Amino acid sequence: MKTGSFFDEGALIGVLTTQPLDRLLDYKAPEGGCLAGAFVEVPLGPRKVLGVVWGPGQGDYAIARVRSVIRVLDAVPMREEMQEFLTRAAEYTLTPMPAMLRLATRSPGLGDPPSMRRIYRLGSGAPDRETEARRRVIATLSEYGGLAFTLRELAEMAGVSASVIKGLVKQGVVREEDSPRDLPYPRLDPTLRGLDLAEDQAAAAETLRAGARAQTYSTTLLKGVTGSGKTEVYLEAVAECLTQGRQALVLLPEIALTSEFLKRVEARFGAMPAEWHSGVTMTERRRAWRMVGEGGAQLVVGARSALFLPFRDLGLIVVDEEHDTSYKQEDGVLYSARDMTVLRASICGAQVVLASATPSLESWANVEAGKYAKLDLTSRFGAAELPEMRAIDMRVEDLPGSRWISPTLQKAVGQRLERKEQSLLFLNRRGYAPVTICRACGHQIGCEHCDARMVEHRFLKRLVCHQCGETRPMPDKCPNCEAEDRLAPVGPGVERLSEEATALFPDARIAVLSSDLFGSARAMKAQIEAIAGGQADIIIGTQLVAKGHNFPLLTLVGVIDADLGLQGSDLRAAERTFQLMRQVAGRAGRTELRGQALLQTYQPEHAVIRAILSGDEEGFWRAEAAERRQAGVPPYGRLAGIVLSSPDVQAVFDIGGVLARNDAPLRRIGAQVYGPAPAPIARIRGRHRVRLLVKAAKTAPLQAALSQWVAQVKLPSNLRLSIDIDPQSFY
DNA sequence: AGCACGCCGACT
DNA sequence: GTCGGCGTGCTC
Repeated sequence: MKTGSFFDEGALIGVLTTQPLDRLLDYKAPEGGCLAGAFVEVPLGPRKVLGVVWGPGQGDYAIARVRSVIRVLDAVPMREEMQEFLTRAAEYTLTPMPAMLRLATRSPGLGDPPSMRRIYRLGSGAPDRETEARRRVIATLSEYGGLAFTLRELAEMAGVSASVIKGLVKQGVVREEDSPRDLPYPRLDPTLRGLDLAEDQAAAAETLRAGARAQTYSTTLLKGVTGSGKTEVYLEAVAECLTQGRQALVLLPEIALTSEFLKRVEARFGAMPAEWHSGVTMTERRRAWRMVGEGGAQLVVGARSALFLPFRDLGLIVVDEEHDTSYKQEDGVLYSARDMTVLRASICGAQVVLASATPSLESWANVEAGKYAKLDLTSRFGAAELPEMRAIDMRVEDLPGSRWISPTLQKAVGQRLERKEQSLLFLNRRGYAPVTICRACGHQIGCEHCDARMVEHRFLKRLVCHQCGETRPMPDKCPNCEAEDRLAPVGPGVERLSEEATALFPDARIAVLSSDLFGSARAMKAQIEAIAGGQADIIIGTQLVAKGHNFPLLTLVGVIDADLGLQGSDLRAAERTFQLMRQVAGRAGRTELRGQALLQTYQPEHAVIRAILSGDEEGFWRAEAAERRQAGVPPYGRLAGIVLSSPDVQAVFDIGGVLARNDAPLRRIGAQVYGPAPAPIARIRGRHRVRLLVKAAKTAPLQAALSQWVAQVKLPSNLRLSIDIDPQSFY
């Protein structure tokens, strides 16, 4: 492996810091010199900041004013390929380099000296006086052979106080040692036998294994319906990658899915991999970051930010549920983890596996264009079949305005209850009711800081703004006209749906799965496991349930409002609805029990609904692709969203107007600008928001043109401009 | 990002 | 006369 060049003490070096400065700063290499890529602490004004030695200094700063690096941090220097990855990701997403570096240095205690802890093991000799407590300590240590423990662990195991152990240390009977806190992860054994694979699975697995052996970049779309054994197949690619001595990374869209996945890894490889997401403790994150860099972690399972871990030799990246929208980071640095995965892999010569039952149109188009390979898994694992899918035409159902479970759906749920099978009612709306209206004056309760309506959460007895998180107690009179007892909920949320289900099925056990109802990832996991184990008859859930959880007793899925995702100006609305409905429908009947999916809709003739029902996926994708190609939008054209935000309404519209008029840099590349228009949510946290949309041909040098374009205007200090390349949501 | 510098309004 | 508002600029 290529190592960075060395800079002797006093040599001029260029350092990239995590401070938002748009260029490298010159420093002198410290005593003892340093390597290119070294993580360093440098003086900046009165402060000490984190940086990386990026290369030789520029020499454009008065040499007398150049200061010295304070110290080199105890971490493996950043590899050249990571520098290249960050640089190219920054160019693509128009993100300043310091922000990119912050993503790559998200390790607690990065600058700390090697962290040690005291451990205790058996020494030699016998104690001066043999007491019962002392005997237990010695017995415990002997029992575990040469193993060592922390003071706390040992005291607990032997059932004695810490002072007993300290007493034995004084006599040399127990030895006290320092050992590094961050230990390598247990070795994974890729030679253990995996599950038996069906014929098409085995063939797909062998193709992926060959890809891993090649040790070069490639991307494969692994497509298979829910339950077709995608995980088993890509675990074979992981096995081959580990056999080659390289590291692997599996990205999952949802933290709640990791524990189930970890169990499968343990079953396949005999040990647990490293874990990386927001729910992991600081200590464990530090260990993971360091071990990934030192090679003490072979496999990492994590969220999108794991892509910025300092892998030593990354050979495989799996993006599971690649179509999932949570792979697009929507605040701070705006990047698509799926696209950045492909970039990173192409730089370090790694294989990419994009797994999904319902691939994104982007990936589908890349397969068509010959950029990605494609593997199809058709047979369902075990005896299960795809569910029977049917629409419920809500125009002919007899249903009062304040109820959402149609008689047809009610009957189907009733049958499942009799057969002791589970039903899932899917509604992608959190809370009790999305709108609260005053029946006296017509006022709708909105958030004070955002142009969004407050959502009633009856469970919390509060109104919540889903934009900024602001909450307030449920008022008993209208804040506008002061009329009492005239506030009424309008529209359904999962909480309200659960109320209706309770009224219809008083004897059923009903569980609500909504991300806001859990205090922790642990609580959510426990609830999901309880449901999978049969401790609920009716599950009422939001988006959360579409993300790959396995409920073996589930045989009916009722989609309360299949039209929700069809409206709106979002160009991906149809695609999202299609994916979501397929995923939800795929929950039903994953095991021997044949499942049924019922979609409540007011537009049974809609092309998307028909495509879902007919199961004609190819047809849907072709129609959707034709429309996008015609409109020149992704994946056949490129978009960039520009959002201006400021507390000053006038300022955002003024600057937006100036940008729209001075579009010469965009016209030069044949791009068009639309707007400025109020962003779909025109005010968030007291900041007014205006949006411009830029549309360009697929091959146009969009980033360069955008940089020139926005550089024309001088922005007031309280106005923020953010550029979102390939926006997913249009907020 | 911080932090100093500096240029204008209201105060012991 | 000064205390302090936060706009502007600098940090190797």
